[in-house]
Amino acid sequence: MNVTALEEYGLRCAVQLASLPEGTTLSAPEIAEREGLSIEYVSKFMLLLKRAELVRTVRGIKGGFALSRQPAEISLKEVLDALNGRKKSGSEFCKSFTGKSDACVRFGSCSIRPFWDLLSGYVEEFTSRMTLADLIRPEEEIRDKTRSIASDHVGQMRKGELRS
Amino acid sequence: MNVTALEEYGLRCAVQLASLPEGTTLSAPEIAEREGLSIEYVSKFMLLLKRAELVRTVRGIKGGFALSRQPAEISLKEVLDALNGRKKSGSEFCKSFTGKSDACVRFGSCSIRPFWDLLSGYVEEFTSRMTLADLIRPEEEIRDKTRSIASDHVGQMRKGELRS
DNA sequence: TTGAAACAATACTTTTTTGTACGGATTTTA
DNA sequence: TAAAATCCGTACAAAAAAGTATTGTTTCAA
Repeated sequence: MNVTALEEYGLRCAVQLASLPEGTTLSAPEIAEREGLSIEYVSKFMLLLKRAELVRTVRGIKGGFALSRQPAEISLKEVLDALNGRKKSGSEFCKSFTGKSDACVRFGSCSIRPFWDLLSGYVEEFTSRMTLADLIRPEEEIRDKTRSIASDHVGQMRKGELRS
Repeated sequence: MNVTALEEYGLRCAVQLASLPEGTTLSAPEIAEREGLSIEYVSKFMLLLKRAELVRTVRGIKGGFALSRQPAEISLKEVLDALNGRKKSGSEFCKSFTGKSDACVRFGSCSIRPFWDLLSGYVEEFTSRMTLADLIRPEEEIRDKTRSIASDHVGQMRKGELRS
């Protein structure tokens, strides 16, 4: 379970836009400069974000990019989904097989799928509730939040729901 | 954030071994048959699991594979780590950059890293507590468990730790 | 002892992901 | 109107992941 390059870099670019003053735009060269990426690569991300209608563009000289909505109204899930094209989540794992079989061998009785389902379900839930606005606060602030959430959750698990 | 093919298929093969009667082994051709994978591909996974000492092997005719410990003593994290070689977790994201810069541009003040840290931290926590024994129960049973864990966690998030 | 069936290991091919290059379209400004 | 700076889009190259092929070693059993 890895974070893809598109997710990582694309999210960074989106966060750059989130910290932008209202009404202003940021050009691809500027974003590239700030993030230490090539202009062409940044353009690729921004095109994806634009097609998902998360970003609006201004063409021509003095043009650039801006978020099409308020940072607090854009969830990280929306951003990540836009960058990933279409990630296979939930029960789409069942379509993964190789030549020999026509369908997943485990059809009917599968304990692995619910496991992946929970994990990806959690990721979706979490990224749905986090917004770009959350990512432009100072590091310590967000770190405290995430830490407390994590410990709460671990506490729930320790209560014995899992191992039993 | 995607599940890799190695994780998916390798875990399936490990589960096949987990449901094996004590003292018996399962050969690569047999595993391949049961999972609908090629023998060569299965061999690749098993080699990784063997090198991580999660699996013991018997060579020669009538040989095969078996778990080197009890299913309940092998966490899914161990299995997934063995299959992934070395996945970049936690703050290793900071080492991801391209040509222009020598280090992550965001060094010192980064709100994205804590976000990824929490997410991957959760995944690690969860996969550490799940074992192969959990994956050989009937589907409904594990589904109920995972569902309740997830709802507990969402409840915690709803309490307002995240959005503030 | 010899052949068959299995693991062991590495090399190879194919596919996907990652990242770059380049030509065209749009808008501002001089 | 023309040049400059920008977005737009696709095509291309490089790297990594996925999956296959092959050769060698071990063990059992006839």
